Amino acid sequence: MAAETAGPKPGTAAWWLAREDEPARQRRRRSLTLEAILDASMTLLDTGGAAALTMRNLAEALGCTQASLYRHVRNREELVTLLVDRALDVASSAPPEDADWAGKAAWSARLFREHLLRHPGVASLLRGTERLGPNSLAGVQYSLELFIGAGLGPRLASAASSALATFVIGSVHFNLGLDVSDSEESRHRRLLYRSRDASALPLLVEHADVLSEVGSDDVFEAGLTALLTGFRVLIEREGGTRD
Amino acid sequence: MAAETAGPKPGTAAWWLAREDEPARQRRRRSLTLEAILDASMTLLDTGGAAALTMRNLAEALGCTQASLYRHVRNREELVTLLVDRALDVASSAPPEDADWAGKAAWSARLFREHLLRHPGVASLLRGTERLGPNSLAGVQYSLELFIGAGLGPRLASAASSALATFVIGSVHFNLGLDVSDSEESRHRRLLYRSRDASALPLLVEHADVLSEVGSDDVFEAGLTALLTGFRVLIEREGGTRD
DNA sequence: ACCTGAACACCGTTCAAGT
DNA sequence: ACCTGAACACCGTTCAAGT
Repeated sequence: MAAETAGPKPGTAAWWLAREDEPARQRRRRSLTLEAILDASMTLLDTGGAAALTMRNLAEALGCTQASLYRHVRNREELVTLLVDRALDVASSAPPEDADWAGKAAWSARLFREHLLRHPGVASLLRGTERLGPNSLAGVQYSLELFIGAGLGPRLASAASSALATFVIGSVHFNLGLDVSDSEESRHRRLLYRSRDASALPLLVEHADVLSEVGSDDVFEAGLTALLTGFRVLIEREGGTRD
Repeated sequence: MAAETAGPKPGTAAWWLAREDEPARQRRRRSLTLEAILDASMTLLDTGGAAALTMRNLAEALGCTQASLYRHVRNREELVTLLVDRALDVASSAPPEDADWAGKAAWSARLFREHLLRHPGVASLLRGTERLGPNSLAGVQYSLELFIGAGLGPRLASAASSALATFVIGSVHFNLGLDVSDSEESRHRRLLYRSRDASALPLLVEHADVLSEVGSDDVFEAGLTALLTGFRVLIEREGGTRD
C-alpha cells in the first residue's frame, strides 16, 4: 500500500487531520484563495447543477487557469469534499425550545432536508459519507446531545444519529430522481402500474391509483416518524442501560 | 418542453411504458444483443467498479465498435437504468416461513443490503430512484404484501416500503464510503475526535473511543430495527384504518 | 518563486463514408 | 440495410517553459 505517496484520501479522518497540521497554505498577496474557489464552486453548483462543476468552468469563472486551481486543491475529489462540508452549515436556526428530543430531531431533519432540496447540486454530490468535516462534526455533536439526553448510551446514540442522517440523505436522493414537479410522471406511473400482469403483481394493479400518488414527502415523513418512534421505544424499553 | 423529440428520460414511467410498446428492436442474425451488452457491463462493473463502465471498455470487451452500442441503447444513462434493474434480481431465496411480517422485512432488507455490498459497482450507480423496472416492481409487490398484510392501508404501506428501501440504499452508500475494512481509518477517527475543541464539541471528545468504533453494520441494524419498530407501533395504534 | 499554455489520456456521442 | 473509422466537444490532470 504505497498510499502514503499521494497522501490520504480526501474525506478520511487521516486527511482531515493532515489538513490542519499544514501551515496555512497561502499567504499569497491577494491572488486566488481557497475560499474564492469554494464560493465560485457553490455558485456553479446552484446555477448549473453538478455537471457544471468542472475545473474549466471554475477557472473561467475565477479568471484564472485550470492549473492554478491545483495549487489550492490536490484533486477534484478534494474540492468536492471541502465543498460538501461547507454546504452542510445549516444549523443556523434553532429548533423550538418547548419540543422534546424527538420533536427537535424531527425539526432538524426537516430543516436539513429542505436545505439540501434547495441546493440539488450539492445534494447530488453527497455520498452520505462525509461526516468528519467541521460542519458535519457540529451536526454530530448536536445529534448526540439529543439522543444521549433522551437516555441512549453513546454507542446507540451514535448509531441512531448516523441512521437518521443516512435516511435523510437517502430520501433527498430519492426526491431528486423522482421529478415530483412533473405531474405527467404520476399519470404515467398510474398507467404503468395498471398495465402490469395482475397475476404476478396483484397489489400494484389493484392499488395503482393510490401508489402513483405517493410522493417523496410522504415517504420522508413516514420514515422519519417511524425511525423516531422506534428510537423512543428503544429508550423506554431499555432505558439506555445496555450501552 | 421539446422533450418529446428525444423521447422520455430513461427510468421514468413513460420510458418504461414506451419501451414495451416497441416491436422487439432486434431480430438480428446473431450479432450484438442487448443481453450481451448488459452481461458485459455487469462484468466490467464487478471487476473494475463504476469507473470501468465506459463505452470504450464495453466495446472492447464485446469486440465491437463504440458506435454499435448505440444501436441497442440510446444513452449511457439508458444502459445504466437497464443494468440497475437487472441487478436488483435478488429475490431468489425466500425468507423463513415462521417469521412475522417484520421478521420477513428485516430478512429481506439484510439480503438486499448484502447483495449490494457484494456488487459495489452496481450500488454506486444506484441513485435510489429506480423503482419502476420489472425487478424493482417485483420487490415493491413483495413489500406491499408484507405491510398490507400486517394491517397498513395501501398508501402507508407504499410509503413505508419506499422508506425502507431508501434507508437500505442510503446505508449501502454510507458503507461504500466508509472503508470499514481499513482499521487505520478507525484509529485516525479516534485521533480526530479526541483532538477537537472540547468546549465546542464536548460529546465527541468525551466519547471519542466509542464513536470511532461504531461501524456501518451498527448503523444499519439500529436504523432497521427502529424503522420496523416504528411501523409496528403505527399498526398497533391505528390498525391501518386511517388510510 | 510563481504562474501558465499546451499538451496528455481519457470521456460520451455522432455521422459521413464504406460494405 | 447494416456497420464502422474517425472525428467532435468535452473531461481531469500534468509539466515544461516562461516571467
